[in-house]
Amino acid sequence: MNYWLVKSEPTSWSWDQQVAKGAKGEAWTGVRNHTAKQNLMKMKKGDRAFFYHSNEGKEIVGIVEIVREHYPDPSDPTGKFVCVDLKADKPLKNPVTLNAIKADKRLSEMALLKQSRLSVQPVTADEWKIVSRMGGL
DNA sequence: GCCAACGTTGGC
DNA sequence: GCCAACGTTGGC
Repeated sequence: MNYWLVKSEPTSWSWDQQVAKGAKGEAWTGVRNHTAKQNLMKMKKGDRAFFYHSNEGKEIVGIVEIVREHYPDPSDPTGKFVCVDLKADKPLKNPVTLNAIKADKRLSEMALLKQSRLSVQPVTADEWKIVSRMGGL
């Protein structure tokens, strides 16, 4: 199983909206960046991803599960980009803020810090464990 | 194919 | 609101 991190501005798509979609999940569309696309294409059904609120909050608020692997993004008229379906798995008891991640030396290599603009990022198994623990899971 | 101009993202 | 990072566009 691989681990990921997806980012969204809560004003356009929030964790609460994701939760409201329930077990069926929702398409994660709108990725228009090739690096992010590569990551979407590596996602497998059953993989988990942190759900990060950028801009407002700047914290990891929950965990989502990939329920459908990549397929053409219906919101992309050129047909070049892909999306996956994600469903909310569980919320973090304590959201993990960007500041908390920066403060932990073990997390200094996270893509979130190194490539802050990348909207779909890989997370290592170690990073996953550390952040999950910080989040109270 | 290079590179300057420009737009967008996202932290501060 | 500013600015750094970085991707994209378009002229040459």
